Amino acid sequence: MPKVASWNVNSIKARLPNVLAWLQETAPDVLLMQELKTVEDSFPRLEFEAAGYHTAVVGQKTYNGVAIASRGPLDDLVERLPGEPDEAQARYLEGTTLGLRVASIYLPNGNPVASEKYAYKLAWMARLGERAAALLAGEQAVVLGGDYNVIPAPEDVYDPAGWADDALYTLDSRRAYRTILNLGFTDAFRALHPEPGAYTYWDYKGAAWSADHGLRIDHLLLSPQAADRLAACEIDRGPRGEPKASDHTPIWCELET
DNA sequence: ATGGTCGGCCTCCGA
Repeated sequence: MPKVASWNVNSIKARLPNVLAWLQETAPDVLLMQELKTVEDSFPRLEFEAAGYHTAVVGQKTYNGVAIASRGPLDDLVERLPGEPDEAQARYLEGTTLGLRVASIYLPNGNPVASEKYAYKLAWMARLGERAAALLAGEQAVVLGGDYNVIPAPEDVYDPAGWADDALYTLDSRRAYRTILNLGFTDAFRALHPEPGAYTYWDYKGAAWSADHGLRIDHLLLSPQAADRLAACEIDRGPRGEPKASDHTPIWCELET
């Protein structure tokens, strides 16, 4: 029963003790990581190997960066999101492991809305949709996990009205996210948990964490072949309350064998 | 309360 997790770690160097502790206690088979904020050569591969994980990394200095850690070998890697030959940003890594096709996704934030960053976000989402459609055609179990920087619906944010004009919650961002779902992907968490107010991110600023002013922006999207096997999906709030926490907390799902 | 917090880093930018 493979357990697949995703976590925006907000610097793998700053977060390594937290990540290793969480791997030890939760023992996921696969961990998709985002916002490494480092180049490949500085990724702590040896520490992950010592913990029993193979790793694949797409790094970038200071910004972005994604990785996959798995109990099994990682094959047929796709580094960076296809469809743009000049793609410089390290936001996408896809591979096959333990009989699953998985991708670690760090979708652009897109703020402010009146900037080219927002246009880039929407274009990137359209490109992700094309990749997602190609993966569906393979009719395999696929998990597209990561920091989507999209609040899917009002029940996924503590103050919907206050976020109306934010790039994480604009109608166009939500529509682009829904377009990917409509291809045939399942939001693993929402499929099992109808209740509002389940969040994966709380701002460092002010009392966001203590007041539970959070957002649900980290998602595990499953192809039909994976969704048919979905046994559990949980957000683990524990790591957000630890010292030196990332502003995101892990989400994981379990797929029946 | 017109702010607040992190991380990386060419002391501000991105989140």
